Amino acid sequence: MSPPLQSEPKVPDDAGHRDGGVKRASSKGITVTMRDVAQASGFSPATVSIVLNNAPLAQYIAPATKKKIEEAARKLGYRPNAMARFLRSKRTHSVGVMLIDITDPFCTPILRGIENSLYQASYAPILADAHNQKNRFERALEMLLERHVEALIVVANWTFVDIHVLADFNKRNIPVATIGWDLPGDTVSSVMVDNEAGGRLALEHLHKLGHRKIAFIRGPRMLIDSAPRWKGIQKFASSVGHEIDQTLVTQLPDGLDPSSGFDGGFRLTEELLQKRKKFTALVAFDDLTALGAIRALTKAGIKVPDQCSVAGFDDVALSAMSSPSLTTVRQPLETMGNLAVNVILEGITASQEKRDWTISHQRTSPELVIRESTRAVSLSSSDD
Amino acid sequence: MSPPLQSEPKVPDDAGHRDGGVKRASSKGITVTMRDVAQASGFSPATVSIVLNNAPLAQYIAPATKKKIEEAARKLGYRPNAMARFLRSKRTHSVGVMLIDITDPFCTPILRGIENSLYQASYAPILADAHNQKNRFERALEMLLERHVEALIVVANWTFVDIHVLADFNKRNIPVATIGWDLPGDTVSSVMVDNEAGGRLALEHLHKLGHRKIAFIRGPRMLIDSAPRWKGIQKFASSVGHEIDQTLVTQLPDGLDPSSGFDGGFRLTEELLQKRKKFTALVAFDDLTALGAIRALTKAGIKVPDQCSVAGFDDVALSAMSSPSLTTVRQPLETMGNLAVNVILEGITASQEKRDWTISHQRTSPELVIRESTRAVSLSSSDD
DNA sequence: CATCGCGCTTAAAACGATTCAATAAACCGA
DNA sequence: TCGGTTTATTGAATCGTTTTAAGCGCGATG
Repeated sequence: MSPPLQSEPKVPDDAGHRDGGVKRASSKGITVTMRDVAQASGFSPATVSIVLNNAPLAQYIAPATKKKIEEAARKLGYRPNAMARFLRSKRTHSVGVMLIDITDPFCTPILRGIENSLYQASYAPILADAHNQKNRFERALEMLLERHVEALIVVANWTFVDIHVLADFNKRNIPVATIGWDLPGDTVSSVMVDNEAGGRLALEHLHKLGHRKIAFIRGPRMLIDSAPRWKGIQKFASSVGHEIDQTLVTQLPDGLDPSSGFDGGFRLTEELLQKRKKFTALVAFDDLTALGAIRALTKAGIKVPDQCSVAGFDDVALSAMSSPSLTTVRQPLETMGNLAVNVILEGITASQEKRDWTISHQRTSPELVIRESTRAVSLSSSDD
Repeated sequence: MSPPLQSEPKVPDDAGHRDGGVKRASSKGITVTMRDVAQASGFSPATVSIVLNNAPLAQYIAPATKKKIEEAARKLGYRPNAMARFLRSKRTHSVGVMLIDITDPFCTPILRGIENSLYQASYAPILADAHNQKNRFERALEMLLERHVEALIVVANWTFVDIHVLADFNKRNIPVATIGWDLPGDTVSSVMVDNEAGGRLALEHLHKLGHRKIAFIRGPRMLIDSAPRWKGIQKFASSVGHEIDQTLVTQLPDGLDPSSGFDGGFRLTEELLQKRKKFTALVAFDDLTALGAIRALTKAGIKVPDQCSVAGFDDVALSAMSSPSLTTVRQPLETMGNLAVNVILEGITASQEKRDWTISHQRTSPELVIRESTRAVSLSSSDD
């Protein structure tokens, strides 16, 4: 069984091909397989595989052979079939990226960071969006398992999520990293900002500006970020002897919608104003909350920052573009995406070499970004 | 006894097992193959395949058999290996989603729409971000081809992109749809908003509010949206006898960065103000441009909307949250994502049945969203 | 002279599914 | 009893790779 030469693989590279509005497979010969390359170059598929992958055995292959094979591959426009390759080698070179809610502006920079790092490492991201729903989360996980992703990254910013379901991944020895979320116990790796330091930065900034009557909108109870941010605030307050006025402290309700922070910020601020509370500055849980607060203040005729300073947290894209632009505590979101990829990449190679890998908990440093929404306390209302 | 994701047959969940920071494959027997199911149920792999896929032949399979096989599959926690399946059936059930620049807030809702529709149809999105760079665009396309995506969606909002490289997809009979971009000639399907109608809506709104001295910031020349929006504006103007003051018309420079609209809007507005131009309203090319303009106006002490109304285009997420919130022409972005998926899905089934498929050009209707940044012209400055 | 090593290449067995042609059993009318 | 359907199941080929162990020709070694 050795036909002289393949009959099909003539790909006519004439470009002057006009198809007005309809497409049609030009033929089946369009798929160039490794065998074609083998035949064209006069070597066996095995050799072709070894050369093209630069496998260990390639060191024994004669340079002339390599050249011929590479040439043939190029000429035929050979493109390896990822599925076939994966089937044999068990390596899909893809990573599941699960977003709890893609709608959150928080996600976008993270996603870019993830995509970028994965791209550098020649991994492809398979995207899934849980829409904040547990069943979608689980079904998507299922899908990712079927596709044999080599790792999983969960961007779990604003969420509940019973990450118990991640157990299956551990069981299958698939590295998992979460961003913006953490689990008690060393079950999965995580990347988060140092929320406590962030909380501290926010209050420190306002305190330095001379603000003493400061209102707070704390994050929802179920959010993991809420507590440490508040803790950072409290610690700083007591360190400088600042007494937090509890009547100026409010808290966002638990809500699934990421943009609920905006509404919450708006409503809580309105309530404070209605109660005739006096404050010269407000620390919001995150940027959207801050924007909501600003909206309420503006609506009440209070100018930001002239009469009241507002600080946010996160530094999402809109913060720089709102008027006034928002002073905020920046999370290095894109970097966090990169970090998560590093973590799972390390996990993948470890798992490849049948080593154990360590669960790591990265904490990135927040950074104060001073913009227009805060300024030194005005004389008229500085002290009571 | 029915955990969310069916658990392993007999992994003892001994709780006394503390893995302080390390994971380990519990064994190799973890992969349940179809043969395992066959063996467990007492039938052949062929039958198992037929039953589990509900293939045509399944109509001949005895109900009892089906039940046994399904039971066995469930009990073993069988999960089909997507790669193996794809290798044989030639169907990857994945779609390439190429973003020219994920950073653009324009992308997010589209992405959600795409993901959602794909999810419904049991397709997985493989994500790629071109970072506005041609070489990345091409390399990513290459990657998608290797992975044998069944279709491609390109979200090409703010871009140049020589979509010539899409030719390979056509050659391989892979349906392609673009969102926010269109190519001359019927080479690829596209989904876009009706920009002309949108332009009309914007001006009509301001005109109705009594504005007559209106400034315009047109979109960059190379952007496909720019011309039709402007055309819509012009058409409406002439239809009501409104004379556009050319000295109030500016244009954004060609820039790659999606957020360059903000800077551009800011700068151009500042220039207008420096030239002491009088206008009571401003129509910006898009929302970011509008926010930039508002920033400039605010900085110059001009209140929006009291002294100057501003209208945007797109209705990206921040528009509702800025202060003042932005009156804008809404693009149904999420819907556009859905539409694109419909288009390529139709293409896929056609290609499956070896039929030709038609290249379609969907045009969605824009919608005026009236918020706080526009209001009736004030008496003081209505007429010159 | 047999044996070995060396340098280069390949045959053939996986990988885990799908699919088609083939078979076996059961039923049915003549 | 026999051919002919219909029902129910399966053997074996196949998809396009990777990988392991082996093959081959040949000069060197013992």
